[in-house]
Amino acid sequence: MPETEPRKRLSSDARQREIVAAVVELAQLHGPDAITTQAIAEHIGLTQGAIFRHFSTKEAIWLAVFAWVREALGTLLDEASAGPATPVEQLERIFLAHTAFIARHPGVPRILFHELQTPGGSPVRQAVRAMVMGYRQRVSEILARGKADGTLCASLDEAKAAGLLIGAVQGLVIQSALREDPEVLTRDAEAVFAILLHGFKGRCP
Amino acid sequence: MPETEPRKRLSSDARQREIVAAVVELAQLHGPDAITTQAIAEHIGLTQGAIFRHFSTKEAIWLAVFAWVREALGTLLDEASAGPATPVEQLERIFLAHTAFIARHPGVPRILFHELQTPGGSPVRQAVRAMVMGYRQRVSEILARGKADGTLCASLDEAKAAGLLIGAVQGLVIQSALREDPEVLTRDAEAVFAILLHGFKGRCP
DNA sequence: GCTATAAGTAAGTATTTAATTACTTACATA
DNA sequence: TATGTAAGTAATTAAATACTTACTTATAGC
Repeated sequence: MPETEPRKRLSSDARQREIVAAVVELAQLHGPDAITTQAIAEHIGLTQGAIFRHFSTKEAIWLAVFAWVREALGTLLDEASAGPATPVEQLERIFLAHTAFIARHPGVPRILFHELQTPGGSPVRQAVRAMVMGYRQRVSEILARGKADGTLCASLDEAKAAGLLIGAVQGLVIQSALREDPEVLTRDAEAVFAILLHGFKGRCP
Repeated sequence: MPETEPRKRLSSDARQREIVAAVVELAQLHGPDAITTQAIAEHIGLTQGAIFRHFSTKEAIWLAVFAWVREALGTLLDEASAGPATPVEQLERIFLAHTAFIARHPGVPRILFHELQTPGGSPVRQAVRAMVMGYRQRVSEILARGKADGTLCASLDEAKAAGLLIGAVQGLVIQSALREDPEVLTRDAEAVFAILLHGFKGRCP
């Protein structure tokens, strides 16, 4: 039994990261509402009460989880839009990096969307809202640069196109959920982006 | 107080429909996990125990809800694909009808996606899975007819394109959730479809 | 090595949830 | 008009949940 190992004590900082990671991992096997403090504790081999040594409330856990997602998506966007690449190249790299990230963490879109569904102004929802809107904004700006340099259609509505790109990711998420196969995301991402990109380029006067 | 009205007795059949409608209505104000039997009962003016006169279990309620959604989406597809319309016209009508339906029932994609997230083979999940896959299949067939008559690109992958179309709807759902405005769906649907359609047509040899 | 701090435990609490129970009563129909 | 069926009620139950508390003890810093 590997459970006989004496529980190691970690600093609260390290434990917090472990808890966040546990939530992300649990989210890919069980739905978000099944992520109880009890389940988290079991997953990392602690008692349920220990969780509250590191987060004063469960809402604080969710906030930490979404802060982690925000940071991960942020660096993802930074890396993809770095260097002397054309807007279209940047878009493709963002799309592929985004889908690859989700393929590695299938629980992320679940908890994200789950929180986005709940109406009202809870702090958690505000955080998710800000994150998604920030993402869309950055994609919009790249699209605008693509319009400026003539690669993309001048009459393209950046906001709607950015929303469509996010929707395309969600479409892949749905497909991979239907087939219970996370690899769908990485396998189909390129082809889907090609269809999408052609739509962005088209219908110029 | 309108609550003084003496509770009318309804046939179990009528009550079941009322319960399903209550769930759909509740889903657009509160998240799916807030739809308790207590909340349902309060919404239609019954006691909580009365719910179980008409559904033996809560899972049975969800199954009935998704049966209702499946039927609604089915007739929607039937109407949109009826008559002597071209495949592209059918696609547009389906897309617009689908988004209009969601704008009228904003809770539907929430509970749908919510259930799709939960892995495992629960009967509810099976039902949702079958519904979405059936929808995608029908869209795929229309896309295939569009390829056959030369309107759409011959090298278009129907399955991926159908998934992208579903994703486009989800993109609009996300946008409307972000702005807390169901009208986004009907307002932006046409423009988004135009971008999408051009992507379907493009890149022919 | 000693000790104070804080990580971890075990056993609680209050609340919420789906489901059940014993009882009541509206209503169709024979 | 009498009666059986089934819709509805009010109270209750068992399980689960987030959170608390009194305690134990590992461990970092002196």
